[in-house]
Amino acid sequence: MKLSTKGRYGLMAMFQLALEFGDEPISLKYIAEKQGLSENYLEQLFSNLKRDGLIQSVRGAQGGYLLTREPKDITVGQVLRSLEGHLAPAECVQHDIDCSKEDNCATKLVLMKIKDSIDNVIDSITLEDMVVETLKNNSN
Amino acid sequence: MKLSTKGRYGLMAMFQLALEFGDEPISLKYIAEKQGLSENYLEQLFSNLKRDGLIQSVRGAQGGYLLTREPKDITVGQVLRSLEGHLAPAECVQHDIDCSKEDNCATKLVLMKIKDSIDNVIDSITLEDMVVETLKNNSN
DNA sequence: TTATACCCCACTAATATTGTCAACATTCAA
DNA sequence: TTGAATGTTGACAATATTAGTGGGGTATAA
Ligand code: FES
Ligand code: FES
Repeated sequence: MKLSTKGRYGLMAMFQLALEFGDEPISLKYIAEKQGLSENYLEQLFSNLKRDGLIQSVRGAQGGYLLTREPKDITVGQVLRSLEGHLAPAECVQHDIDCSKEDNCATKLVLMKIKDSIDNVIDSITLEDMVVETLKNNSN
Repeated sequence: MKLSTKGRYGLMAMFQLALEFGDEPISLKYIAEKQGLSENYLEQLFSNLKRDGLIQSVRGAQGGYLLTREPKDITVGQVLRSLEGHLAPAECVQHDIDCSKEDNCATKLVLMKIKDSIDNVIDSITLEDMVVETLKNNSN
């Protein structure tokens, strides 16, 4: 029941983009150093995020990545789903597969409640929320 | 972000024990057939559940397993934690490790909210709830 | 005494995770 | 114009985890 590094690293990187949100593209190298992550690995994650329209890229020297919209308009859920796929605790919840032989699986009902609860949390937090809360904590 | 088969199968098996809760021990073989699971695999899961005092065993012929208390006094959370360990989306949330170099990791705040939300759901559902809900659905 | 169960441990095949690496395309700035 | 900086893509590999299988025990009811 762990979130993989894809989700965690990707979210950390997106947080950095939100923190320095503006007109200047930010290079992968900078983000990787700032957050202590592998640049090559982040590349893969950013390709997903770009495919899903959360970031845009600027090629060439002084290039880098930018959020496609304001941090307040990007949710943690959008980021995590782009990186991890749907955040369901089992296949049967995500699609409509039956993983058990049971016609009416009791476990599935529980899993669906877990999924709903996770969705509810991640869809209600935006990148801006993360930035605000972090700045608040750091100023203490 | 998937629950492993340990958690799913184990919960299905515990549900079966709850469904047939009484004085008679229920054999692994019966549960395995009923739910379409591997008997040998279930053995491993049951050893965890027993270690954590959720079930007791009766050896010998006509033996099997029994819940140690009523279904209403066993939560899904207790079952899943026995099988999967703590249900945290990352190490740093479970213990007090820092997985990032950041002093004040923004992602960690999000992960903690996810964990709290999951805990909240699984600790509020008992095996009895699962039984009641399933019987209700099946009677339709 | 024998069939039926739980008990325990070792082992493995398949899959997913977590990256690394190399070759290439595009753009900016000197 | 040229080279350095940067994104793009796809292949590859080490490691860890998952999802079991199998076998040799022990206890007990019939
Ligand atoms: S149908 Fe997926 S756990 Fe039951
Ligand atoms: S400290 Fe664990 S994700 Fe940041």
